[in-house]
Amino acid sequence: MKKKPKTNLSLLKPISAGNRNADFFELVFEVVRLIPKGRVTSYGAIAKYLGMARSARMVGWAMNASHTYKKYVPAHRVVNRTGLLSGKHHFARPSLMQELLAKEGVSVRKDSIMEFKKLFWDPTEELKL
DNA sequence: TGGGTGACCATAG
DNA sequence: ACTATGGCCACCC
Repeated sequence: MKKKPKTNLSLLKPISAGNRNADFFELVFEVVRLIPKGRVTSYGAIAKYLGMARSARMVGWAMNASHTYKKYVPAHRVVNRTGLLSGKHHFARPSLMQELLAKEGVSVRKDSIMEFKKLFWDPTEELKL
């Protein structure tokens, strides 16, 4: 994280405007919105569910833009595959991510989620098509 | 046009 | 258990 990301609203242009990202980003946001309170998932799990198993980084990018989405996106429920709060520095305050999780009954120690395996919510399992 | 950089992950050794 | 590596692909110089 070296540069301050410039707001890039073009990411969220409607699909009708021909923005390639809008559909993917929006899909990501909608999946994240389905994560129940008190549960967590990973970037990779979301990517896999959306059929882009090897594009987990793009999910991270989507999270980066999630605060500009018109609907609420609980980005704090998405961590990396080890349960580490790798995205905490992208919140308003670094401590916010942990605070939001704590409010939902998810305990965090040393930036990593306790009982991660137990709380893990896999969209591929939970959202059978 | 091209290269560097990620809120990542699977695999290999 | 640990590090290294390659793939991914949108974004930004």
